[in-house]
Order: sequence, then structure tokens, then C-alpha cells
Amino acid sequence: MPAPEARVTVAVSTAVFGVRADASGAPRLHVALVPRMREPFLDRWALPGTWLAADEELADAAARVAAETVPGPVRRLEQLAAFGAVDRSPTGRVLTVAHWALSPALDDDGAAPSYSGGLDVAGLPAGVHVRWQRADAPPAMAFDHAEILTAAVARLRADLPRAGVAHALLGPSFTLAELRAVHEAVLGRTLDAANFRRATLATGVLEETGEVRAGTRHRPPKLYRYRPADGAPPPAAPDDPGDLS
Amino acid sequence: MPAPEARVTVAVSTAVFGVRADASGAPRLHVALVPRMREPFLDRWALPGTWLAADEELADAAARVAAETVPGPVRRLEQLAAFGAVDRSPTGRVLTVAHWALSPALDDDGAAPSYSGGLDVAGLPAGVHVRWQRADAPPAMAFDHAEILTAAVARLRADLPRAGVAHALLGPSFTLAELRAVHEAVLGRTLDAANFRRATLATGVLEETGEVRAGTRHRPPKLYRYRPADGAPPPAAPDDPGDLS
DNA sequence: TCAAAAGTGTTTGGCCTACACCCATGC
DNA sequence: GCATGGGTGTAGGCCAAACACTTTTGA
Repeated sequence: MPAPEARVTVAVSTAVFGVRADASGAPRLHVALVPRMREPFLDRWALPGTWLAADEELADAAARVAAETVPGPVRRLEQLAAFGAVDRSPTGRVLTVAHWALSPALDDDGAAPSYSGGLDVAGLPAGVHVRWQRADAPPAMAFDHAEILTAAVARLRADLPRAGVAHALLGPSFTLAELRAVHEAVLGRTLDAANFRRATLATGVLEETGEVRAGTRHRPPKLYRYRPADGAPPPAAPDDPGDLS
Repeated sequence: MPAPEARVTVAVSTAVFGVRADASGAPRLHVALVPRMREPFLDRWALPGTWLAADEELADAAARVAAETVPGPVRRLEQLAAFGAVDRSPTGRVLTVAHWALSPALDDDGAAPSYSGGLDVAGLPAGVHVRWQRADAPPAMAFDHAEILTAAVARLRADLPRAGVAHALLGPSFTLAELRAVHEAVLGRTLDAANFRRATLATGVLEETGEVRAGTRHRPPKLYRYRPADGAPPPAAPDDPGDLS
């Protein structure tokens, strides 16, 4: 058995997903990536990350990374897995605990900001440009981050049916078509609108706001919101306690 | 951003599951636990683990732990998650990458060894007694290992429908009743024998060996084996390549 | 002959899918 | 009016649960 002195450096990375409009205006699943500022892999795209401080919780570090990278709130932060292949970094043994999180569309009308021109974000070194990149067709990435991203997308898709996951990608109120567009963007395929409506309403997690979305050139759709959890205290606990406890 | 010198010790633990007969002879899901040999948590039960060597792959370390702990082959080793709460060890920051693995019943007749009397295993310090403990009612455990075990059981149950998971808990040939008993032990509930038979055979992954299990006091059941993967190269890759890569 | 478990057949109901169809609005 | 997407109805298929029933053995 090796001694505990055989040290391994621990990093934390977060794949922040958001549904944003692509060049043609269609909503697509994107992930927030940053260019590497130093060797190795200078200028390659990477998941935002940080070293883990000795007194910092994994989830806190992952949340900090997300908050420093992506404007606006970040929701549903969860751990993905540990990636620790011996040769995954050319500069020495690094174990990365990967997380994933969701960034809601800030606007409430489906015309989400795309950030596709690059965006300086406060708290990062000058010149760092966070960009939303297509999650299903990412650019060449540093280290094994492409592998991590693939796993994160698979996990997001598998978790999509869970209550609140799609919600975390939307604003407080939304039409069923917008909710369906989120599902379609995450899954990468179209869904039957009629059946999606029935299945979603049958779960009972939605309620009508009483308002409709105006300004369309067709029948105005109703707006919905997620029904607040019954009696559950709103504060704390962004994680689902039932899964990893 | 903290410096990489803020070191964190990395450990690897493996929850090895097996279906073994309990005191009444009924097959139950068990997990291999070892008693702590030193403080902290002296004499409490723990998942077998090791420190991660700087040049050792995570999966290799987890497999080594399992092989040194449980007699017989170990199958389907997969990573569960990283557990890294700051205060999870009273002796300093330790991040544990937990894995789970499966130990088949060595016998081919359903009367699996129970090891319930404790068993000295070669390669461990004298006095170490590996014991199969009930996975759904484990004893008091060291550190946060109860939490890890709960997550591992949940993952095993979720993965049970995947091809080969139940197989990894059985010998090379088995009756449908034995295969069903494995499913029932893992899930902790009974299944309808008729429907289980139909559903399992319909998948096409089983084939009859042509033999029957003799010595029962009823009609002798047919023996089955898993159909070998068509043309797939048998070597390497214990993981499912379609999932994480 | 009986008990016990293997193994088969059949019914039922739920859910998912596809798709026809009507509704309400902007232009 | 007409195009467009919102929203409803409905028939068919698949699948899983339930359970009655037959078969084959050891005792």
C-alpha cells in the first residue's frame, strides 16, 4: 500500500450548460468554455476549473468556478465523476473532480443572449473570453476535457426527466413550447408537441400563471411556472439530497 | 484561485457486492467490509481502500483493493463518485474516489459461500477479517462510508437492467430462478417469475446450455449461459465504451 | 398421489406515438 | 381570408403486471 505522501494534485472543473440560440436563431444546448491562458494546451478550449483548496468543499469550489465564469445565476450543481488518468496532464498527476451545472436563459421571452461574440467576465484575468460553444460539436479541447464534456452531456440527458432540470434552464415563467424547445435542445431531437404537452401537464408540477405570451403572430400561448414545492423550505440545499446524500 | 500546493490526500475505496445466502439461506445482497485496524474509527467497519499512488490509475487501485480483499474474481469495476467533504476524516483532508464492483457466487449451484464466520485473506495484515455484510442493513461504519455505501447500492440497482450486471454476480451457468433470485436480492423485492422469464428470454442475451440442474426435489430447471458477444474482441475494456467516452 | 417449482397462455390496463383536427391570433 | 403555431381528441401498438393453468420431477 503506497504511503499517503504520494501526493496527487486535485482540481475541480464545472461544465455549465445553457440553452442559447445558435446563428440561425434555433435554441441549442451550449456549454461555457474558456481558452487556456498558458501552457500546456495554450489557446485550446477548456472547461473552467480551479485548484481545490485544502479547506474548500468540492461543491463550493465547483460553484465558485461557475459563478466566476458565467454571468447570472447557476443552478443544480452536481458532481459528475473524478477523472484521474495518470497521463491526462503533461505537467504532473492531476485528479479533476468534474461537475455540471445549469445556467438559465436570462430573458423571459425565449430570445436568450448568445454571447457568441465573446464576453469579458469580471474576476477573470484580462483577455479571458468565456464563450458558449455547441455542446454536441465542441471545438478541440485541452487535456481530456472532451471526454469529460461527453460524459456531462450524457448525464444531463439522462437526468432531464427529473423534476426541475429543465426548469433550471428557463426563466421563472415560460410557455410549453419553450419548455419543449429546451427538451429538444438537450436531447438533440424533436418531440411531438401534443404528447409533450400531455405528459408534462400530467405530472402536475406546472401551474398556469394566468398570463399569455403576447407579440407572437399566432394564437397567444399560456404561460406556466413550476409549482412551488409543498411546504418545503426554500433556503439552502441546491443539491438534490436524495441522490448522493 | 488557490495554489496547487494546497494539497489534498487522495484515497480509493471499492464497494464489492455479492449475492450470498443469509442465515436463513435466502440470497441477499451483501457487501465486503473490513474492520478498521487503527484510529480513527478503530474497529468500526469500513469499505476496503488504499491511498492512491502517484503513478497508479484510479481503476487499477480500485481493482487492487478489491482483489486483495475478496477471494475469487471481481467484475464490472466502475467508478461511483468522489467524496471529499472537508471534515469527513478527523485526521486531515482526504478525498476518496469510490468505486463499486461485483463478486460472482463461486459455486455453480446457488449455495454460495457465506464467509459469515470471518475469513483471513492473504495479503492483508494478520487479524483482518473480511466479512460479507448485508448491504441494505450495514453495521455502523467509519467516516462517511455509510453514505458511500448507500450511493453505491442505489447505483447498482439503477444499473441492474444493463446487460451483464446480473451475470457478473453469477457463475457461468445458472437457472432462470437463480438469475431471478439475484435480481430480487439486489432490488430487495420479489418479481413475478413468469414475467421475469419472458422479459429475460426476449432480450436474446441468454442461450440454453442443454443441461438441467439435477438434485432438486421438483422438475429440473434448464441451465442457461450468457450468449457471447458477437465477434466483439474479448480483451481489454471492462467498461462500457458507449457511456463515458 | 401430492407438493413444489418449472414453464406457458391469456387477459387487462396503462402508456406512448402518431396524426387528424379545431382554435385564436397577426397580417 | 390565410398562415401559423396553440391546444384537443382519439385510435393503435407495445409492454408490463397479474394470474390461471399445465408439466415434470422427487418424495
